[in-house]
Amino acid sequence: MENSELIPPVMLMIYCSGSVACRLLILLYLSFSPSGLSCQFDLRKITHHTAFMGRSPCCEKIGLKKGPWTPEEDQKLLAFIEEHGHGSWRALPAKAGLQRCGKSCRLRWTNYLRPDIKRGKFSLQEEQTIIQLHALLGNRWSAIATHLPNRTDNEIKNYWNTHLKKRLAKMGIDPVTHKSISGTLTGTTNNKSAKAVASLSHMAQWESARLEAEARLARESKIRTATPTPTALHAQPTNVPASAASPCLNVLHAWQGAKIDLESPTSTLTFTGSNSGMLPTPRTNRLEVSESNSVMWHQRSDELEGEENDWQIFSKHQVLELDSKEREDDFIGCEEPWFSGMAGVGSGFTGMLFDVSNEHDASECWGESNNGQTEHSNQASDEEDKNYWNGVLDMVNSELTPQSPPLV
DNA sequence: AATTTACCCAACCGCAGAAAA
DNA sequence: GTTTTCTGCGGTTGGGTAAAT
Repeated sequence: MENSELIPPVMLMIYCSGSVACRLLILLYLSFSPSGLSCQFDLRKITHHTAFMGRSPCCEKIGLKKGPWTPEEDQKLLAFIEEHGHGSWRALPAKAGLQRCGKSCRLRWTNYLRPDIKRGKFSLQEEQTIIQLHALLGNRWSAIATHLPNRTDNEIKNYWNTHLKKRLAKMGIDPVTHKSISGTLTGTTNNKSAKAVASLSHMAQWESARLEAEARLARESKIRTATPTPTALHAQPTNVPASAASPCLNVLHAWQGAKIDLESPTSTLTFTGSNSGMLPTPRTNRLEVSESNSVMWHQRSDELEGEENDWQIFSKHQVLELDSKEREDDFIGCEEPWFSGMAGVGSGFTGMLFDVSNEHDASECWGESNNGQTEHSNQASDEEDKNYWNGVLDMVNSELTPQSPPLV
């Protein structure tokens, strides 16, 4: 039964849009009215769990249309936004003459009508990026979308759920952990892999933080930007984050064998090496991977004075040398919540970073201090890691279109 | 040709966090 | 400081369509 059939429309309107005091008065009135009980029940349905706190669901307002958009509605929305900008989504439907809730309008615009949206088949590059980013970030579709210019998070999410996830599963790879379902990768995860996973987890965290900061900056930038003119709307889409211009995630450059320098509003990650350039000392926290394969966490300490003391190495010059068991334990035992969460990042990425791209063995990269037997199993594991990613890439390549030649 | 099944994707739902009142 | 509103995000649904029987 519709709410409007039980509750006087005026009262319903006041209830839906009114303050807490109004709602209390109305409920008080209803408690003494003949049909008070059923009315109260329906009002509870309207306001659901947010009866006296938070907002009421916008789409449950009476008379608003739901479901697929018609071309006429699209045209109205498009025309209005092109002329005025979207402004307040809540107020937009009335101004644009649409019988929709603001939320529905926003979704239609961001996922479909926006002029900068790229539609159609995903390229190989895009597929690879999605897989890699998903291993790093999980189901954070908006963060992933940040690095796939002109693709919406909804589209990426759909593509993952309907294509990529199934393909990985078919290959025997858990699409959640990006590890082999049979456990071969997991089961043979050796120290090196664990260490590398740990460092990559750290990288992921910084990248994640950077993405969030970028998204925040983009939002702030949008807010500062004046309502777009019709021409400006197309020239500079309002919903494209600043980072969307970057063609590839920085951490992916690492996987692709490049020297990287992740600059983050909150942190930086620097790979030092013979080819690395001299960079100004960052004023924020940073992670450094040195030529000796040590990972060092430099934490900004405001208590310290002077340029030379600007950095406090984590835990009193604690160097997280990855071939040291104790250091590894310190690293793995990191209490930061994100760390345990990211522990599922597959060791396959180690192969991506150190085997596949750099074309040399992980043991060479991380140093080797184990006995021969362990080394043998480590090599076998490394080989599996390599096979994993080769498999992923082969899989993707096997579905290539003529327009998109394989990258590997 | 008709029916069933599987798949795809646009749209909705509910929650969380930030901002505003 | 509290309440309310707005926006963004991720999970889920259901209608349309293609493929299989």
